[in-house]
Amino acid sequence: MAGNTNVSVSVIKRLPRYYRFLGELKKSGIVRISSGELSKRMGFTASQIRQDLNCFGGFGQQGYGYNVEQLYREIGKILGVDNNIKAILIGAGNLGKAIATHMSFEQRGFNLIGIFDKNEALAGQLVRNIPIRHISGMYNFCRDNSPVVAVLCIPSENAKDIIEELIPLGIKGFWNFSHYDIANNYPDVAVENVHLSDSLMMLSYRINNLK
Amino acid sequence: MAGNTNVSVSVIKRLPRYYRFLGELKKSGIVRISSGELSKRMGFTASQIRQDLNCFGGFGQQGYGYNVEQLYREIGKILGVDNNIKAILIGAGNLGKAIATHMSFEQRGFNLIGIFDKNEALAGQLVRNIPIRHISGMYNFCRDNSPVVAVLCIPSENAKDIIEELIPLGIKGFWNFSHYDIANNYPDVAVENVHLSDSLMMLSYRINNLK
DNA sequence: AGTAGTTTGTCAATAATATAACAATAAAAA
DNA sequence: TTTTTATTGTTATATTATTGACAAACTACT
Repeated sequence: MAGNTNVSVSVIKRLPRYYRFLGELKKSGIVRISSGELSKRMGFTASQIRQDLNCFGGFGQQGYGYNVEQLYREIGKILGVDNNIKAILIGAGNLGKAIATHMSFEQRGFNLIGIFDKNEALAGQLVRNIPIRHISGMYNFCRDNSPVVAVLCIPSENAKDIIEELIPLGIKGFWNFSHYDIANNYPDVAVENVHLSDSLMMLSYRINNLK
Repeated sequence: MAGNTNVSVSVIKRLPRYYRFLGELKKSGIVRISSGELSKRMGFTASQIRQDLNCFGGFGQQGYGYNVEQLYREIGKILGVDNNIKAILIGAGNLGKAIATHMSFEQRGFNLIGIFDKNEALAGQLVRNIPIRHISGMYNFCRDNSPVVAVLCIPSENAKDIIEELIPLGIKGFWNFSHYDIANNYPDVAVENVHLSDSLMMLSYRINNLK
């Protein structure tokens, strides 16, 4: 049964992983795959895989399994990898520059069109062929170019103000690397908090608690 | 009731967030806090907060609440922020360098002692005052310095080999930024996969599905 | 000291998520 | 063509996580 309403967060979190594995299968020339075989390779149960995929449509066929190419395309469509969402990045420090350079924005449905920093000294410097602009030009830039997503690589002190400046300018999504927790009480705004420090602390916890 | 056995992953994931909020409360001079007040600030239910904290010990007091300073210290201890776990970083590209420079390893219980890359041209370059070494020196370096954690900022193609070289050298934890999924079938090894691309794709999904 | 008001720790109830089971159906083999 | 085998979609069950409820216990006030 198709229809992507009310899909739980747990399912959505697994989608990129399916996409990644299917991409690899495709690359290695595998044409069809069963939920059982996928289960072995990915470490999810076959039951879960079938149930996950069925949230979006009956992509498989009894007695055959799933067509790798088709399933890859379908999940890509669900994840919107063919979109071309305009994005800006705020904060061109070490992390900001690395994210700008390192991420394959285009392959994930995004188009990075502007980079901003409060440090005037950085202005004009090119990152991924995009000039860093002083933050004071952000307002006009957004008005003129209508980006939809902002990548935040800024100190947490500045986060709240930047967010509340950007939302009225039409930003609908934040990819947040700052330590600030973006409350999800802004209507119609999507947020992905990355919180690298949290991840590092969890690793610390796990190492301390190895059997 | 104390004892940190069988604490669920869901709880552990929230610990760094508690730690972060308590740090802010401490900074702003707040001495005590109730689960109800924390609930309002963090967006978890008071019941969940009390239950989470009780996995590790009865840190609160009826009629009073929790002492901010004490709770901060306790959670820090649980997360091991006062440890000094020796870590190496493999892959000094954009992302690797940024992670090395940007992260407060010491504040999270780690001590970054070595950086490696397969690119000979980078050898000798200083990042955070640590010289980049050629990957060929990794074996001896590990034997001599016994790092416990490896931060992987390498392409997925190289991941499996590096991991299987490092485990016999005594690496007990991986902070993995590569696209490779580290299977958790290595006994006594802790893994934190970051998967930035997955996070970006989830943002894409969410933007496409805003009401 | 006694009492009223808080707030925890914990148990019970509910909700969410994952797994197992299986009939329906298609592919492959006989 | 018929039978066997494979594998899905889907319902039922089990497990895990979250929320609600409340007695016990402490604080703070009178």
